[in-house]
Amino acid sequence: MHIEADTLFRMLADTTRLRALMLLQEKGELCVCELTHALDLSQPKISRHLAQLRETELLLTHRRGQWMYYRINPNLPEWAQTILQHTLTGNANAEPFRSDHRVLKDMPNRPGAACCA
Amino acid sequence: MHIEADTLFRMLADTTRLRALMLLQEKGELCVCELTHALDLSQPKISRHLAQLRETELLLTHRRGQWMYYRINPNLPEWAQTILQHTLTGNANAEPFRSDHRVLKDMPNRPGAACCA
DNA sequence: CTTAAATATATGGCTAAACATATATATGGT
DNA sequence: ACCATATATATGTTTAGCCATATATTTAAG
Repeated sequence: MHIEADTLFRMLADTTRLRALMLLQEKGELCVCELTHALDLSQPKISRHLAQLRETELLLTHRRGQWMYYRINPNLPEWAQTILQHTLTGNANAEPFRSDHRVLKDMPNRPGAACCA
Repeated sequence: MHIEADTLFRMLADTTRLRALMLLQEKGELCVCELTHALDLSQPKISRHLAQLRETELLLTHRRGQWMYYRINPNLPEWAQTILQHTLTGNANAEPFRSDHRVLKDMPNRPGAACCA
């Protein structure tokens, strides 16, 4: 798989997309409602940014029941994966990433793991 | 020194700035006329982008004679330096970075090392 | 030594394009 | 019918780009 450096950085340059990517880098896979809750933003706003990340192939999706799950494309070139990982480790304790993580953890009625054993 | 992840990626998201940064990451230090030549873009365009990189503290400058030299700020946080280095190694052989490097190498009347022993 | 021309770089003002956001609405699964 | 998600349209803001011009340094001439 291939991605232009420009494209990657353009996607990372928006706060909303970056916050979503950092959560996904940490958690592996999340549905739209989890991201909407964690980032505390409107659903259309989240959905629109996720669409961009999907169109540029940074994210892959699959449906599970009524929920649409997003995850980071595991076929990104190695340098791109490295960048995502270093961005996370270098900023996980800074705002807003730190609180995003906490808010997600405390989300009530979380689909998936939360309900069924 | 501190830089927001957003800010770093916003600076990297423009082709002109990214090309300039990749040359600087490789060469250490370049003056405006070298960058203008290597990227084959108008001088005001280069100068404007360099100003942004200077204002966000990604680049430092100093004057040597009539030339203004730019270099990557060595006090960037480690994760940011890592990102620059991996972006370079992951893309140095891709266009336009490859030709930028060649065009710079073949620049005639290059200031600095070129003339005086 | 002063003035003038040349080179290097920066910036102000403007226009056009790109981008993010909000509201409203559509689609698709249960 | 209800919930989760996606998209269309309209709008406001940001940003890049161009041209002309301003500043700074060096070189050359008188």
